[in-house]
Amino acid sequence: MKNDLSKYKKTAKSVRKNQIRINNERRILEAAVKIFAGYGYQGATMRKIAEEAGLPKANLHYYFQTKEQLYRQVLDGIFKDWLAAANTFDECEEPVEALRGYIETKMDLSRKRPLESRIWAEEILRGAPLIQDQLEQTLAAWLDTRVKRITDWTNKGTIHAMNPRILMYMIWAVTQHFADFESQIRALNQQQNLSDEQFAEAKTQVVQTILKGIGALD
Amino acid sequence: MKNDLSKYKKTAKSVRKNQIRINNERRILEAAVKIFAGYGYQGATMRKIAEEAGLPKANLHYYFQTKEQLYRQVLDGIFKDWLAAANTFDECEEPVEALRGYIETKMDLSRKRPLESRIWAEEILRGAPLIQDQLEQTLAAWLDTRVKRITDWTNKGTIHAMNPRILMYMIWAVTQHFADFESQIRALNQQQNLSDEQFAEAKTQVVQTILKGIGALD
DNA sequence: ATTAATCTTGACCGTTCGGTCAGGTTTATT
DNA sequence: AATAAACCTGACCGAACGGTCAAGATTAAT
Repeated sequence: MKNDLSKYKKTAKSVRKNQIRINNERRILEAAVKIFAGYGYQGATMRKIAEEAGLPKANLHYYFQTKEQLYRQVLDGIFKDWLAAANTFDECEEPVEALRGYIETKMDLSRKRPLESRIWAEEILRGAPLIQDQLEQTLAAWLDTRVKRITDWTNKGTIHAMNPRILMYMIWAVTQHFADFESQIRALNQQQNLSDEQFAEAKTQVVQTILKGIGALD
Repeated sequence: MKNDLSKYKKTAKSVRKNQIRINNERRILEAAVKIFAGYGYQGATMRKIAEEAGLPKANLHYYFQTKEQLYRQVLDGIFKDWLAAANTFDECEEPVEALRGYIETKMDLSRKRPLESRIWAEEILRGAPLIQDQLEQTLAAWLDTRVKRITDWTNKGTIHAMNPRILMYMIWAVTQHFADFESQIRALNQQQNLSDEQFAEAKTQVVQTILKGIGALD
């Protein structure tokens, strides 16, 4: 009962009343992203998240009943970003612009929000125990519509014949690699994270390689 | 003292004496691979590994003093496979054969030993706390020599100008994706793992896309 | 046959985990 | 001012964790 939100929908003032709740939930979620990304689901503890958020542990359980519920909300946020990244893909007519836009957006996401990418990766790595349904429903449908667009291009001969799904897997793999394997890349780059210039170079090369690879560029 | 192996090197019989030890260590390591891959380092427990191996938990600690030591040995085995996969790369003179061989070998490794790939991925994801030294020393040196070979090819114009390191990252990303994100791919493939035919198709397409992408093929 | 080394294992230990709860404090409503 | 709703939190709990150990069983060496 203590987390029943229905009561907030009755008055105008309740909108402001939420402010404490909204604020604390955001603080906790931000802390949770850091800790889940840094330690994994099992390695993350409610105590660590509470310390990161600057709140007592019991307070976390006031806003999120269980660790799993907190984790689920983190995953939900990531999933939405994931899908939203496809806007450029959908808006452009031609494969070069559409794919370049999508790849660049995914690369930017890896650069700006690597923690989220790592949480997603770990969830998949563990067999997607909590998001299997979303993968099979939402993501599968999402992928189907993009596959159709790519198939149109291959039929028109704008790009080479190929399996569109495998192309998408390749794009996901490469773009997310720069977030997920950041520590490996750093170890191979004189213990320095990629600079903005290095990352820009990587972005260009990834786009060029894939677009050339599918025959969209000469 | 109980795990001091030096005593085994004295007599011919000691070679056979090890048999119990060798056998049990193998059983434990195989079980450890399965459990570490399925649950992650933190999520894996000595109890689960013991059950998988069919041995009492205390017996694991007889052969491997701590969970971390057991995990380190698992990682060592994976690292050796990783480096060994580069043989074809080194043996071939021309970029098409060398890179095709390397990519195919890495794809086969993902297909045949996905568990090891996932353990590696999780370790990197967590910031490589236990293998940072190996990355900075061994893997960095390994990469340097391959970078030089690729640079030779770009200088000769056999392949387009590019950053060889980023090419290697792309190859690693794509090939390992099929192991690390297996559960996602399955969810997007009617809840079925890729069949041998589908995987062969993926292998071909990955090779073609990358080789075309760098200008090694028309 | 005896001794020594190696292997095996149930029972146990201190620590940390996710989660609970009673009771106090703050904020909103009337 | 009074009441109620929402928020806060130190102290606590049972379970599970990695790891230990003593004592017995098995195997090898003499």
